Amino acid sequence: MKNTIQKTAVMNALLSLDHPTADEVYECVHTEFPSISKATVYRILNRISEEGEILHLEIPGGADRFDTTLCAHHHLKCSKCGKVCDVSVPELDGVEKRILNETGFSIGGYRLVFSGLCSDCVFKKQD
Amino acid sequence: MKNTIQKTAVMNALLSLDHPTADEVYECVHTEFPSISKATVYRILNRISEEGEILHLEIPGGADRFDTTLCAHHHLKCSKCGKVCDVSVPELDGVEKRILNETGFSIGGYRLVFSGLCSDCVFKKQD
DNA sequence: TCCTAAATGAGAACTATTTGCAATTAATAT
DNA sequence: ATATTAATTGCAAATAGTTCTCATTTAGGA
Repeated sequence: MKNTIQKTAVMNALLSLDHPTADEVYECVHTEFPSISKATVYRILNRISEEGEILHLEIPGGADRFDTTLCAHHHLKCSKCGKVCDVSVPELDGVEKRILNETGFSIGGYRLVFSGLCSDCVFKKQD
Repeated sequence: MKNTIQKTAVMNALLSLDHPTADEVYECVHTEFPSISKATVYRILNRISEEGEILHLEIPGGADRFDTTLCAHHHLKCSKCGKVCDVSVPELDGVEKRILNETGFSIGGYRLVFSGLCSDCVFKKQD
């Protein structure tokens, strides 16, 4: 993979943002590097997530997000403020094996997203 | 909610299909009821899933699907043939409480999708 | 320095879904 | 049975997110 200015800029943006969408990455990079194309941002995000440098999260009801934390974890999405946080779920350790035995389905990975209210929004829970 | 011909047709299609996408429902209804509009299919699916009559599943990397099975369960998606199956994951019972205690995040629901190869595709695993 | 495959920019294309609006219709009140 | 009215529909256009096409540029090796 070639080491372009664009790729470096995207990497830096990823490190400065928290679970950004592709568009948020684009906006961030775009302020310092106005000539970058949105297609390039998408291409770089796809390339580096395929290579395992970042995680590509598909959050229900919204744009995909990207995560620089690589160790196994899952996500909490606040349905009020939209914030996404990491959470680990050790309860699921070994669930792949159990399901393989019971159903014959060979699991490569899984995606778990909790939705609800974050601790900030629980308090001010007006509608 | 009014009881229209279109709603009945969508309901019947849902019962005859397995985890269909909105488009699959549309195709199915459309053969017997050519004048139905795709917007109507989407509207009916949204309405009845909001009322809890069916589940609205957001499967990573593809169109949303709808499920007439209402009891708590999760999904296996075969990344080769695209088939979606139900699976129950009792390991997660009570996880909401644990996360509330540890993080203050009040969980309303969660979505768990496993991806991998179904038992059929595991055998014929050419690339 | 030259070469070539990889990467880029711009915008069109695409997929899935939602929306605006005028016309239709089911359910209710008369 | 009929009028009323709010819900529903069909259509087409709009939107959101993402991918693709293709001509041009560029990084990194020979």
